Amino acid sequence: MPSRQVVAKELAEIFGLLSHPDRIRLIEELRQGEMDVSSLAQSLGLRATRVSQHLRLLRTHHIVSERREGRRHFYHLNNPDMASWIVHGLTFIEQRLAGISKSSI
Amino acid sequence: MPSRQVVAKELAEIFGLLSHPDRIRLIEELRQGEMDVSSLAQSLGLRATRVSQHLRLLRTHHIVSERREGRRHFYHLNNPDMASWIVHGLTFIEQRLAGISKSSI
DNA sequence: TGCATTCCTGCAAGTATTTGCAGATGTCAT
DNA sequence: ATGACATCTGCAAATACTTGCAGGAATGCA
Repeated sequence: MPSRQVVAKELAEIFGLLSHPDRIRLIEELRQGEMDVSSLAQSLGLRATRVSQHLRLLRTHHIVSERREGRRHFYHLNNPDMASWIVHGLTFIEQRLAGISKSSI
Repeated sequence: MPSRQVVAKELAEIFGLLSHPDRIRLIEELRQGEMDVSSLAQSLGLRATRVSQHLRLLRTHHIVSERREGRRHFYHLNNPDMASWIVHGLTFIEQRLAGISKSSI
């Protein structure tokens, strides 16, 4: 079967994971290194439950991994290059935010 | 207000647009240049209505633009760099498809 | 003008995502 | 063992996305 479709579907799933502001900010935070749930929650101004739910999603899709230390669960990115790529995407947004207001882009 | 949140939300919207296999394949097709709806439909094996609906979404979010010539509507990417960036994302998927099967990534 | 072609839009049903809450699990200190 | 803490999971309601279909607008040709 057309593997191009398979890859597109797979990539679409990844994009789906990234299509939530909380999760984008989580990944941005984790770029700086490992963090536990409540630190992430505080840093983003969200409740721990919600952060945990997002992390569960990212975990089951192998975007992040967990390490337990006592009662804390620390998370880190599996693929820092992917995070850099995401951050690179921010440049397009900045262009759009800057550009759409004055011209049409 | 925290502009980091605004940018994250904006980026999340872009990711949302990209989180559909049909739309990823449309963008891939359009990388090669301008195409009309029925050519795109044939090339992807979809009905023109569906292609048109996806293009409407991409159009309203300024990812593509339209040019009419007779009864044909031609579409092209507004920002080819963004398309390259998307294609760059494919490399992560390929790593994942290759890697998850043998190890965990 | 009448008719086929090409594409667009609105609508409705089915499906998926998001969110908070309530309860469960595992850890640590007393 | 009891209680406080950090986090997880399952559930249900609200919300959003997807899809096909029916009908509409613009174009071109006889």
